[in-house]
Amino acid sequence: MESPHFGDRIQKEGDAIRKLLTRPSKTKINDLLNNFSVRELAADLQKVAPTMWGVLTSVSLREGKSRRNKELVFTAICAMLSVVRSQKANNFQVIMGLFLLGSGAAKREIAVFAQAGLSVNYSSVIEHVKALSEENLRIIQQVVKKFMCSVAWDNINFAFRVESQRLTSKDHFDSGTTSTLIIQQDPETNTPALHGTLPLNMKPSRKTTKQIIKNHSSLLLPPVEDTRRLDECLLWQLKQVALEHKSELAHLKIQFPSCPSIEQITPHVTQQYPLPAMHEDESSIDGTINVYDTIMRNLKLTNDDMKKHGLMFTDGDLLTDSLVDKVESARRNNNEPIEGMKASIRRFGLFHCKMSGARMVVNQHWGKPNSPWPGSLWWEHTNLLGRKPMSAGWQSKKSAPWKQSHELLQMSLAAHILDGFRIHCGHQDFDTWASEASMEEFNVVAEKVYHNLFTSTAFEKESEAAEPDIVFMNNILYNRDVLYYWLLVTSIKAGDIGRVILVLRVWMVMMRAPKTMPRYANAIFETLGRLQEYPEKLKKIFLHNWLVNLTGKPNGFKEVDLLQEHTNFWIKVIYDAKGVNRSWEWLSMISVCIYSLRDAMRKVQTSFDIPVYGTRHTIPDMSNEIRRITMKLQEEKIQQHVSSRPANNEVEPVKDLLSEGSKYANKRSAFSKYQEEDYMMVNLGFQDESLVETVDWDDEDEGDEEEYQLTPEDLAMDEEEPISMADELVDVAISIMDS
DNA sequence: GAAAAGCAGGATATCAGCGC
DNA sequence: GCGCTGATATCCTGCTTTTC
Repeated sequence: MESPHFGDRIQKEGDAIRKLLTRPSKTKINDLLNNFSVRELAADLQKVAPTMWGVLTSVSLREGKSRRNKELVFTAICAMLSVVRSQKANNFQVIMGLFLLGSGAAKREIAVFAQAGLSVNYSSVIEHVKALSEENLRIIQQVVKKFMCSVAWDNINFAFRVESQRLTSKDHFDSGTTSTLIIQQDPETNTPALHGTLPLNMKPSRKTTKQIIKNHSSLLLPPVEDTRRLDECLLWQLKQVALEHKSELAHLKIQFPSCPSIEQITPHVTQQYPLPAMHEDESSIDGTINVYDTIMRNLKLTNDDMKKHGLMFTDGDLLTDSLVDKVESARRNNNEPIEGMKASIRRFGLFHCKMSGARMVVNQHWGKPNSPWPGSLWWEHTNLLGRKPMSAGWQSKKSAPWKQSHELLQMSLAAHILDGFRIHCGHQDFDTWASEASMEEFNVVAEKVYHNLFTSTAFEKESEAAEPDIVFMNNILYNRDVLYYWLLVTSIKAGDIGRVILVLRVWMVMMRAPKTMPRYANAIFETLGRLQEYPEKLKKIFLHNWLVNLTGKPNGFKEVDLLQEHTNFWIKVIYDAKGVNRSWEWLSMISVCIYSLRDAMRKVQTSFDIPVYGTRHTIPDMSNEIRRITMKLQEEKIQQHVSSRPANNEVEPVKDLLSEGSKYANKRSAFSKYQEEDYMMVNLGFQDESLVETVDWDDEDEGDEEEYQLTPEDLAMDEEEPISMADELVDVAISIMDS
């Protein structure tokens, strides 16, 4: 150790460390972020500075084992030393600075870390973020010049909470819009679609205010083939749930085939780029026009560029969709691709649609709260499971929360299916049967369960019985409806857009039942109607990009609007932390970087062995809940015909959404919004009043006008997003604002 | 020796809290 | 309702350090 060359050697090593942590001038922040790895850095440091490392090891040596990961500390020490030697040898500190900013650290915290040598100075962090923002914007502008993209946008609200209200300072909302650019995949080649894939003339021109949908009957009457395939999928879904939740059937799992595929999206990693947020409220026609213009400006797209690019999908929730429709309608005589919206193809978000579907099922089958009689979702939710009260039912003013609804449906469906198997397995002891059943036996029983408990036919059969059992009938309807929902959920995850469409076709009718959700019914109808008009190629790309997949894994598909909601969530985390001085300029700068910042945060956290996913998103075991429901179902004989059941005098029969909805669909005026108006042409004299259709299917203005506000809980249902971490960040952000 | 990167400190803005 | 204070943040400027 005490050799005369020691000082020399250690100085050389110091220089080597400096080189290791220095980057060439004008290095892209993105590259720096992507190439950063503490593990690699530790290995490199040991290689170039063995003496230094040896010193550190000796200094910290003690008897017994330390729990601390020494490598991490040594790496940090070396990085701190290097920045003392040369302030530009700060690769490590820059990453840490971005991490701190992304975590919502205040200026003074960053300043402390900067002085300690763990981070760069606050002003440098800001400069780097700005550089990053510009880099990302450049990238986006290049991407949109080459690939065929879609834009998604959604409203974002910031609540400004004022602690002491004054005339000039009250709680208020600031509405803005965030948007994302998404590269579209060409299903033919399974590569990103290039410019000109869908020329502008593929979009049928619009000549009237209303979006005209031709051939209503083919939409409303699904082909027999489709009905048969939907049946197959539903039956598969029923079997799958049974296998998943009955451990005695586990031996059959290996032989169990995957769901019949209707139209599968080939797994691929979807590239997405957040665009600058804008202080522009989309929720008016003017607002939507401004939003669209701003997006185009940010993308630096001109009309000529758009002609080269071809058609561009616009994704968003129902509100966005209907607003874009109105703009399209108003500007139908303008032939420019951008101003006349000639390039945009609307696509409504399936996530919001899925949530509505869950709400529809829960509301319809919620039953009468506080009713002593068994056999409703309220009974299962509140009475059996003692879950936190939630408001549901069509009468309820508040929308049922999606996460809770979804969970309830999941548990309840499993219980109903298992109880069905118990009834129809033809064996005294269900467990024994299950552990011995062969695949053939399982299939036979599954068919019985399906046909006796899960179909409209079963419902009709019971209703025609001499003495119909209302509780049983309600139960069959519920079973049928919840199975549709669950099939949609699994199909979205699996990325089989064909199956999604099959369910949507059913929902389109169901959501048309009086007092439900006509707007979604209209949206589905209109979208499917447009789809059947589109050229084959456009239709295919439309469908195959309706879902995105961030990981490229087979079961990793999700809805585009969910993506946008996640972006909004992250923007809020990072933005809220900035406290009083937040501005929309700042926000539009930071919003382009949010995924870069998030990646930096993940990287730093994983590097330092801090689990990113918090309590690793495991779905808590629900078998106890399922067991409790099955027991009660069995006890109360809910899923069997019971003649003169006492409850039947009290329980209201649930309306059949499907047949109620069909009544509407069978009307001549069905979806008249999308029919050509031919009745104003000739006056054939006065119509006999009795012939005039009297039922007023009051369209737009009823139903759920107010939009359901997503909660962090809803977003946390997504397994890929470490929202639990974000939750902590929000807390930090709030504490900063409060302090 | 020029250009780039880093940093400190002043200028400026915003807002809550407080007293009048 | 106004003006002051204190706290916090960003922006701007000019200086220093570093690198090629």
